[in-house]
Amino acid sequence: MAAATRKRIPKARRAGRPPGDGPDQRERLLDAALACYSRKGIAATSLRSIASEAGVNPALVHYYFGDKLQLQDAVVQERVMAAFETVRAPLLRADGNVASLVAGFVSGMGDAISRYPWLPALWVREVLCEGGALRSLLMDRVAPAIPQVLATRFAAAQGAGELNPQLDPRLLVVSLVGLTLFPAAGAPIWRQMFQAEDIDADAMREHTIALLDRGLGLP
Amino acid sequence: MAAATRKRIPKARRAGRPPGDGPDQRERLLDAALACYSRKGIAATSLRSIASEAGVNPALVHYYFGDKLQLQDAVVQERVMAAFETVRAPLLRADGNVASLVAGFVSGMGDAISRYPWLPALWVREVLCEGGALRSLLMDRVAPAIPQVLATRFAAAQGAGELNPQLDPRLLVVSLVGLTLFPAAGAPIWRQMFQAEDIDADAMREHTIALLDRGLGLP
Amino acid sequence: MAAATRKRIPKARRAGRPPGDGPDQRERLLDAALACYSRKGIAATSLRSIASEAGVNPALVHYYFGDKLQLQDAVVQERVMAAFETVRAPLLRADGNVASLVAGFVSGMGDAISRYPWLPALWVREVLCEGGALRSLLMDRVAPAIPQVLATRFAAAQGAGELNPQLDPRLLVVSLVGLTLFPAAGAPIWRQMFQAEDIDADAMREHTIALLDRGLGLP
Amino acid sequence: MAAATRKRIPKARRAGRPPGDGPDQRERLLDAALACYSRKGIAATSLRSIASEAGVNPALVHYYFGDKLQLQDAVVQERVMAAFETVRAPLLRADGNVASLVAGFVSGMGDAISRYPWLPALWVREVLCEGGALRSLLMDRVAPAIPQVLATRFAAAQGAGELNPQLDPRLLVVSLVGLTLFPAAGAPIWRQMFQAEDIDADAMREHTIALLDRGLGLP
DNA sequence: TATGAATGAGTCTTCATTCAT
DNA sequence: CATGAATGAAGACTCATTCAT
Repeated sequence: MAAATRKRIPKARRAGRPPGDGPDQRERLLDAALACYSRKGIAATSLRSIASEAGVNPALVHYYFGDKLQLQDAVVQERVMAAFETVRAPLLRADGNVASLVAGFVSGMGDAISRYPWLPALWVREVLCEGGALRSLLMDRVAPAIPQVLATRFAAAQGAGELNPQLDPRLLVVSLVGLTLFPAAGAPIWRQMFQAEDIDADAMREHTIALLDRGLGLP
Repeated sequence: MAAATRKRIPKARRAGRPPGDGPDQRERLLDAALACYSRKGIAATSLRSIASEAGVNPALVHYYFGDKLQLQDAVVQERVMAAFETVRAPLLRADGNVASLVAGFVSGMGDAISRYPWLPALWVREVLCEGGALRSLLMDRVAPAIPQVLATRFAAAQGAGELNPQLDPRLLVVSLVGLTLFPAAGAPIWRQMFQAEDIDADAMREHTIALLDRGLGLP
Repeated sequence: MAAATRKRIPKARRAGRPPGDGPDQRERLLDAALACYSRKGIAATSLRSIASEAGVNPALVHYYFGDKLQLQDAVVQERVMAAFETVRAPLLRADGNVASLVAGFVSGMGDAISRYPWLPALWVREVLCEGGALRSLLMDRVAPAIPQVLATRFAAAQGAGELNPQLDPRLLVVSLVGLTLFPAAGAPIWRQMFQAEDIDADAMREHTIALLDRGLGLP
Repeated sequence: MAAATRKRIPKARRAGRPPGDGPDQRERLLDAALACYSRKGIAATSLRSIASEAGVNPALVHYYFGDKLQLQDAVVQERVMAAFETVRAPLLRADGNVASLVAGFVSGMGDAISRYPWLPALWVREVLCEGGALRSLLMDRVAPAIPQVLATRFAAAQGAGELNPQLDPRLLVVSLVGLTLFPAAGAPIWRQMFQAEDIDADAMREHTIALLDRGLGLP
């Protein structure tokens, strides 16, 4: 397709970017991959589309990463894991009480989302859903570090009478994710649906904290 | 041309299913499509895989639906819309107070999920996420019927002092979806992660209602 | 495609034509085939397009003719041969002199063309051109009956001093065809090109006769 | 997915032609396309057959041209137009009188035909006949340059008494084409029909000029 | 007599991947 | 360091053909 659409100008370098920028090229490809992944899903993303997103030749993707799967692995190692670290870090600093733990999770997740806008869609599609390409990642490397730690602490707190006894401590972790990552993944659609351009990250966080704090507050 | 010369000897009919079962075949194909859609995402689902899921020849899919997009449309018309109806119906019966509205939504969604197991993953991938194939469906046909109605009622209740004033009535709709559809979409992974085969639909519903009722119940 | 586009209404007969009209159906199919053949060429004509041109089910074509090739043979036998007969008949009635022979050919061809509008395009594409599907027809069954007879008579006339000695009697046959069938095959395009809606069959015949009679008539 | 697991062992490069011969390959493909077009007609020519005519993989055709239609366009731009130029050039050089104009056309067409053997069949099938793929080419780019110019000059000459008054100047253009391109398109068949291997391009030209000069020369 | 269902082969096109330069 | 050339496999879709009814 490349050959057919743009006239082949041999030896002339495509404009816009200096030659020989070595490792930056790699970074650019990883970013392009993430953009495509979160836009269309990993399985539906072709190497061609990543290459054209990055403005390079498809063969270059093989040159740097060797393989579709190896590219995916590199994206995980060099980008996705860092994003999870952003969520995990504040949890380590939080002292034992549930309030600060939850607040740490909610704001840590908010930070991660604003720093890595591709995170919610990628997570929802590729980790949460059956058949997602990154499920094993969650189970092997994230779960022990975040959800299981949280669930354990919630269970302990509940045992100490510090948490609504009708909640399931494990499902509470799920609920927390459903109240943070999930709304972020659908942000554009909510905004459009409710004509709610005024809802920003802060408003979301406050709403979530309020809901967790007192529930609906029904009479 | 070669094919014209040697007379084709048709292969013996595949075992397992009687031929000529007419419209049932169509239904089977719709089901197979839904299974594949929710497993791999619409964009990544090939007609081949749908056909092989249904145990038929790929050409038969064209025979019944003509084309990839028309199959997708048929799935939406004849399957997905019915699922949304299951969620909407109890809302119409709910009287004005917020408690029964929320309870109606939570249990209606629970019913829909147990009746249509493909719903959560499909919704999350194809409606929620950017680039999803069914986004316009939500905006055009579901949003006016469910989320916007809910948001309006929540806002009214809040104005009447019947709802936690720190909540955003629009985000509350999002939160409700995040507390119902989202956990369902990831059910297998939660179960595996927490070794929680004991968590069933009832447990989930009770946990969710408890959280919505009083929040975390922190001291 | 059929199944996908028009809603299948089982057992209900498509409108427009009474059922069970037996042999007429066959005739209609032959006509439809000729229409498609002359419009797109035999090789590029699908049985589907013939069926839809005739307003019937593709399977019916097999029912009547068994096979793509057998349909083609039937078209030749039952339609094309008759058209050639229209050209040949006046030649048999023409007396020996060249003038009446040529006039017989020109007007016989004109009659055939106006009676069988598909003839010129079919002949040009499928007989004249390399790779045409009806070449053997011409060589086996038409050539001995028309062109070779003409060439022989022209040669005799030339020997008797009754024909321009610079002509090649065999090529003269070719020229005659080129001055009759060929213009007819392109009639629509000539008319459009020269804005010449006024050129009808009579005008064509007169022009051709005039050219053959005296040539360009240059000073 | 199966394909992903077993490592592909590339087949040894086909013999007969060195790899990486760049733009020559493109030319070869254009030639192969023309050969198939004139042999089977454009609509009935598959990319497969073009590729195998050129001894390459079908995917390479897409690599160079992107698409069936773009290949066809390239053939027209880079081959067919050049052939028409060969016919047009001598007409521009011809002085005003009809004799030299006609002689220029006849010999220019003869040159074009001998240089581009695919021209007659292609023209007859794809320009002349209804449904031909290149009709618009003739109307838009060739007609104004050749046929309409000729018709205008013939009409002027006829007005000046220099042309047989019984001829139609527009049809005369048609007759000229019918006496040159048309016989060439059927050359193989005439030769076979009349056992006339002795008829070459020169003989054809002389016959045609003689016919145009004096007609049949009947007593 | 006629047709809906079904299928294998083929066509166009895209894709991942390799290789020589 | 980078890319143009090339290819096999697979995807969407069409087609001729068969068969049971």
